[in-house]
Amino acid sequence: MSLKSIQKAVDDFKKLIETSIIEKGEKGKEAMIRSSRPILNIHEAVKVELVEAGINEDLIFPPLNSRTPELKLAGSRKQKNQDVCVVSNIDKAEEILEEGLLQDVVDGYGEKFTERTISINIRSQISSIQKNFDTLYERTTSEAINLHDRCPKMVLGEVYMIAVPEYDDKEVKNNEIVFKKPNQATVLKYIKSFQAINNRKGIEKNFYKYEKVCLLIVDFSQTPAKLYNTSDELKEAGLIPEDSIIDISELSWEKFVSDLLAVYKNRFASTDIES
DNA sequence: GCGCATCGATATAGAGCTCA
DNA sequence: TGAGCTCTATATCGATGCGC
Repeated sequence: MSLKSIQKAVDDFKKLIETSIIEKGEKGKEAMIRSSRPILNIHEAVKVELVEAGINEDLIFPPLNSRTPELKLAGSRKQKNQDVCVVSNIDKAEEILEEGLLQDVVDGYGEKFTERTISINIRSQISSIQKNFDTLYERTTSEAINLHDRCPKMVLGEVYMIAVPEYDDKEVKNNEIVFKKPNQATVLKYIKSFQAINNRKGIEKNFYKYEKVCLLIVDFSQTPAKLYNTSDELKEAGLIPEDSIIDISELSWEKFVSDLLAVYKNRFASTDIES
């Protein structure tokens, strides 16, 4: 599993963000984020990993190097476009949902097809990280619940990238790239929080968990951007305490796709999504 | 088939509150 | 008193829908 695609993706992400700040300050950064161009680099890196892991390229949506079409999958409470999906070769079957909030809504895929689709969420935060932790974490778990509640066997992934240190929003207003002092407690909180929703086992419960989570901890103040792969690296950089016993290996980029696919193969006893 | 309106997704930041 | 946390509002982007 190569780190190459993700390294380029975070470097391209950094470039887009910082160019927009230097040229147009806060407005420029906002416009860039709202264009989705930075985060789409991470989407593409995930797709590349899937292909390198043997997934049939034709089963990935949106297709490589495209941001559309996304799959609009229905859970128990809402339909939502999914960032990156791997579909199976079983047939779609249109259903008209009968219960609850989605009563009478047309689901173009049907429960069986949805259950067999791997869905990967991709999110990032590069400033005001601790301030917004709660909001984003609740959303993250809610999305898993929505899909697992309808399809308990569904294999879900989450890639969550945080900037450590984070960009200083005050300085962005002056078209300056400045980073805030990193906070060890915040880093630990993120690691623990995402470990707590990682590696869902079985199909009966823990709908709030993901079958696999990747927490990308990235230092954008370095060039090239520094991706942290181990707890020791975090300690050396002073981002977590030296005496911390935390282990981030289960949240690593290297394990993300392979573990996710392993769950799928086990759960459905199938290799139908490989090329 | 074109142009405008609408919608969902992209996160972030201000205000006010809590607690040490 | 100030750092951190909670709650909430919001603006703009690209894609899609709609009307003609």
